[in-house]
Amino acid sequence: MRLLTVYQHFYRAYGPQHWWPGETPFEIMVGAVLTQNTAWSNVEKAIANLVAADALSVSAINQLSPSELAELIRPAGYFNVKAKRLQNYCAWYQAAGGFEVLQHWSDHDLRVALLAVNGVGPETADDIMLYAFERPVFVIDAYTRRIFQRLGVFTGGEGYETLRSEFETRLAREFKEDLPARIQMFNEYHALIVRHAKEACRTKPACSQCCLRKQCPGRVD
DNA sequence: ACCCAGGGTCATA
DNA sequence: TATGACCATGGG
Repeated sequence: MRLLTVYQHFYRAYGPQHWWPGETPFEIMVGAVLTQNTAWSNVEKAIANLVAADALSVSAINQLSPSELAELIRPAGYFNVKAKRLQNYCAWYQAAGGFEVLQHWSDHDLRVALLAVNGVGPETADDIMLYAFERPVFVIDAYTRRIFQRLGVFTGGEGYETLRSEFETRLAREFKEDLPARIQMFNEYHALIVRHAKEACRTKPACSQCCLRKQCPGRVD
């Protein structure tokens, strides 16, 4: 099955998702950390708190005490852990020279550096790569595994890097447009997977035929 | 009351 | 390499 076919079904069913719901690259980075294993609605509250406290900046996050920052991001859950992770990230980000410098790094070097930050794992790193730095990286999440396992494309036992490599390689081959268009497609595809999962694949694991049933919006024939 | 959400780290075997 | 414990809020 062509991976691009699934994308086309989702796009026709749901339309553009306009991700990432953040105004600036830095806000996207903060959101990527805060949304770890957390509903986005809770992340929105935490970001609103940061904005209200005039603390949605690298310098503010670095200067707040861990407990002060934790209190602001409390609605996002895991607030002590995430306060530390945000400060780890911002310390690295500032030391590296911020967006102006990092935007010139190679895809590989940037990804390796992101993964070296304590608190930034593969999915968070790839959210930042794709949505903040607009690099051609395909984000793998639990929804992606579930949906494509149900479709019989993958077994579910593949590692993160294996899946990412498969999506990137196969989509680059199936999609005939240029790199900027492919990046935009990766952007939309991941957002559509999340949309589809929340909308149509909520019953689990009973929905073993999800995306194959007629009533599924992301049905693939 | 229970389940899970746009994960990651660390200790242990 | 591969599990398991742990982190914690808020909505269904």
